[in-house]
Amino acid sequence: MISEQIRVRFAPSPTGYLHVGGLRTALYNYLFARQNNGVFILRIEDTDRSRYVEGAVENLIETLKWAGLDYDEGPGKGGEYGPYVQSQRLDIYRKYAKQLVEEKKAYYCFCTPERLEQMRQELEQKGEFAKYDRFCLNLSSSEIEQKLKSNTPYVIRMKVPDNTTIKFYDLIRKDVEISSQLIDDQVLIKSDGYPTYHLANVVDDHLMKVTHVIRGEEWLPSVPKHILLYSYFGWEIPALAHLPLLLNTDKTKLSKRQGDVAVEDYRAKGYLKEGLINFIALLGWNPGDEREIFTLEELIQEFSIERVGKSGAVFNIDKLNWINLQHIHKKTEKEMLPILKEIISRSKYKDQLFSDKYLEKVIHAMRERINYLAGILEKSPYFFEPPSSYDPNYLSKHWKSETPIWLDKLVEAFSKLENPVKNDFESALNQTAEALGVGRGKIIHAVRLAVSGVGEGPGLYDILDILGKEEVINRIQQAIKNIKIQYARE
RNA sequence: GGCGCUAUCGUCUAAGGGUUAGGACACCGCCCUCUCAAGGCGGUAAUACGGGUUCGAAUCCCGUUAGCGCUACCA
Repeated sequence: MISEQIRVRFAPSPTGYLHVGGLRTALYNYLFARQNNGVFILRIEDTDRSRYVEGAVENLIETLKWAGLDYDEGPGKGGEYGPYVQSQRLDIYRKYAKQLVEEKKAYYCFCTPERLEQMRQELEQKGEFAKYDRFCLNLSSSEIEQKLKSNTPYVIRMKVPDNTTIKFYDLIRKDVEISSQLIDDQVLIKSDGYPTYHLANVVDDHLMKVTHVIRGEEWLPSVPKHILLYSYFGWEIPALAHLPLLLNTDKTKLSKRQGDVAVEDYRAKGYLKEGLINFIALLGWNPGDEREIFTLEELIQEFSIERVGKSGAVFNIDKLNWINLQHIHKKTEKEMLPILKEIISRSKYKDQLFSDKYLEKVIHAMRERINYLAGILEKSPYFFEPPSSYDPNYLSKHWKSETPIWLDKLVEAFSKLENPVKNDFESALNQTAEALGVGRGKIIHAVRLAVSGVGEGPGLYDILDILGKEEVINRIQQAIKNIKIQYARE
């Protein structure tokens, strides 16, 4: 016997950008599919028209593509079980809802939102669970027909049995049981004709032959509704796995306000997809040994649902930074060049021209000093424009009254160099220091300040080599002038 | 409020009856060094609380507490 092919899906709703929590859900689904030679489906759950955001689907697909999580079936890709956008499947949901109504497993409800609101308030005041009171459960068929004919707005609700306990097994949480007493007669079809998540999800998972439902923990409490639906339809229930939540530093559910949650924001900062994926994979899963750095391929090999944890994980940016650096270590300058160029094209330096060779040298000099590519612009703007100010602390420590005299000598020495490279700058500086009878360290710090304006960064000779003779001399002369002015003001 | 899920260093986690409770990030110190990083070495730091079961509990059971999730014609 050949066992059934594994099919999983990532089913986001297009409400804007892809959330990092969503990326993790997508990743785990992807890993599970790939390691089992299964199928990874992308399904768009756009059944809430009020929350629909223009362009969100394209954005979602683009971001998934960037992350390297390519899907086998879905919008723009096709597949046997499409369409993969729920708003294009309305007839299907209506058909199944009708079927349930005919079998008395669901019923029309004509209650107005106002009545429901009032009912809830009353129940809440009495301290009772605010559950639909089944006002419309026993309407006569003639009543129903009449209301339907007069176009009274309606929803279709599923009928939930009164007193059963629903037990199910979750791959991550093991045995869970919930009493049906607490389950409301869930709306399946809304008055606008669109299905709710619960109906659409169950119908689609069945029709698309999904074998494993891997999704966020926030869905755990509604599993009984889904199980009821599966049994009403007489369908097999897929395996379930509810992933722990991603949290803010203060342990609340990960949200905007407390930092970036959109995958595209990390991308824009120049985090490597390898770094983000690696970090996110480790939020709730570990290989069982002490390895931490993984490529996507390695994750496919190593991942297992059994090793996914149960408790929420804080999204810790420090760890992301470290993991991303580990992946920067593995990249060549050439590989990172397009990312840097992209960042520059969105920066204030976008109109300046920098050669690929120049930028590769900058990456080489900065790669150990950053955690993401945009860090190059943040930490070493001096590779893109002359310093506009000089760090006061560094200045007071390393800029003495004799400094301008030494630097004049140095400029003189540098001027004589022809097409100097790193070593030429170094020996010229050494010779000048010796001739002056000054420790070379003193000159080095002053030059660093003059050319970069700050007291940190790559080795000085690397900076000089990148900037080139003309620029170096200009900046030193500029600094002598500017810093004199600064002194004069004080 | 009700229901559910969860609980090991600050954070991510390992250990699933017997370990000095391990690793990683962060933090601190030292080395390296023209600065800042990177790298190397070392250090501080945890089983939420209370009861059981057991020769022995982070681990099994019960309770408490806390956090989070759900309780919509949102997903």
